[in-house]
Amino acid sequence: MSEIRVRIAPSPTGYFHVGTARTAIFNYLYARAKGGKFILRIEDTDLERSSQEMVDVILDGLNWLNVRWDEGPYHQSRRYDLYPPFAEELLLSKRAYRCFCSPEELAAKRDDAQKNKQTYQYDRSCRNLSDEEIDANLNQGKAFTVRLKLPIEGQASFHDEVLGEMTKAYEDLDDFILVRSDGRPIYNFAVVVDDLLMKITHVIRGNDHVANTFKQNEIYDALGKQRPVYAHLPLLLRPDRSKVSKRKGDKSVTEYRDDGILPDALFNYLALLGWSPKDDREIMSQDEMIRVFDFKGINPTNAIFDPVKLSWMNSQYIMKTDNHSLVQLITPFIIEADLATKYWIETRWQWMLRVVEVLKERCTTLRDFAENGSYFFKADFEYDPQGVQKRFTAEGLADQLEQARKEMKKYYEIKKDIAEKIVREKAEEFGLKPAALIHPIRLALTGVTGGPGLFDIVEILGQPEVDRRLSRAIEFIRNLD
RNA sequence: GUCCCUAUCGUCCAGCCCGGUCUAGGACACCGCCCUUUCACGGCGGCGACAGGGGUUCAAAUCCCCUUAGGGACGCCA
Repeated sequence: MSEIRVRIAPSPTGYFHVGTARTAIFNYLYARAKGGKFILRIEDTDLERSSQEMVDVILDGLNWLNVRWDEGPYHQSRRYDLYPPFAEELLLSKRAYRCFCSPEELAAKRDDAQKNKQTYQYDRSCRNLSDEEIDANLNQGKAFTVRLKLPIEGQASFHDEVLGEMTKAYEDLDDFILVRSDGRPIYNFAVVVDDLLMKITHVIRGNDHVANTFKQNEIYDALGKQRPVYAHLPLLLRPDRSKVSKRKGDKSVTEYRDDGILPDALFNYLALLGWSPKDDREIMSQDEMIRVFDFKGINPTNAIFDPVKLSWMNSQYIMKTDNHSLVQLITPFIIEADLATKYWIETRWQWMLRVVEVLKERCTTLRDFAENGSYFFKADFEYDPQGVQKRFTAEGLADQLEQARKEMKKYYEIKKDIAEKIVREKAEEFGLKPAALIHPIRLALTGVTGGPGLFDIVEILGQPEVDRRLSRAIEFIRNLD
């Protein structure tokens, strides 16, 4: 068998759709699994909507996801002169014909059909024009489109690797347009020519394209070319079961990135939406997936995109990520939250490693590090009101904290075991359970009631800072009533 | 409206092709317990589905038909 070649052909809309990302992932996985090539082609014939920035959104997104293409990006807009010869060929072989119907005429017929609740189909009025009629029209300078001549009866069919055998009666298909009156190709025609020229062997795309597939097959046949293998992927749906879309506010790949989702987590999640390795594995590396990826594992049913499960998967990836990488990854978020500067972080790298270590199993996204761990960077936080009620109101607490503070101040550096020893001894001295001291101290140090183990926090914050924060809290408590 | 496709826990996925091993398995979410200084993590357990109806068969989640529901496609858009 010759080399397997697959492609994605996104149109640059300035928004990198998660569905596009998943299609890319499936193509990529298939190419890698079978030793083939993955080609990127930009479908930018809609000129008003295409700019380099919009193309970059897609390129950046793919790169970020670690989905690497082997060829391209090709730009359809730069390939205009490639299509006419194919149209000529079809005209010459009589597999296509010129249609002189005006857009207005056709629109009127369509409206008419709609009014009478009839299904609209082109009436093929130009299909059997005589050579004389055609010449006459041409001499008059009448504009024409090129339509493909389809069988009137019988069945069109193809095999789909996901959906199985697909059939459609020819009476439900009409002589669709291949070339506009201005000479530019229509999508279906351009796709076939491009795929032919790029020697695409397998077309893996969303199942919203199955109707196009019937048409495209007719073009392959008319051209006398071999059709590719098809695999139509299930679609991604929203929780209300409609298709995910920008208009409804669904998040793009770019937004997930900006929210602190890791690329490997999104890749993993998307790959498993509609595909299964057939065992119970969920967290899988790219290599693992490549090893077992096959069309057999693709489920034909549309799937709902569940951001909650994505979050879970992301937290799994965060826990697996080494601390050094994590510090690098969270740096932009720390800066964005105005907690520290890049320089500040870089000069405190060892310290950052410890912060990340105690936070990582409590964070779902990279952004969470900045949100849940802000007290590591800022001391002027407010105390959580509910926490105050619960943890700052015990009788004699301020004095007890003051004693603990003094004890800690004896140390230039407080390691966690020393901190723990002090707190537990003080608690015993006061006839309290350790928790009665631990919780107020945590609130004093962080402003919140949850988080990493208190003694870790003490060690990371360091003695002078702990002292300052305890003093501040003691004063706060004394002013409570 | 017409055509195409799909149909297993709330959600994702396994089982279906090659009927019996399915009192239907895993994951997310949810609930409970354990671990524990809190929050998490982790562990254990619970809740929870074969859309409905007909066939075929000794036997159907698995095969066939109908109904219903959902999705998609119906442009001189891509």
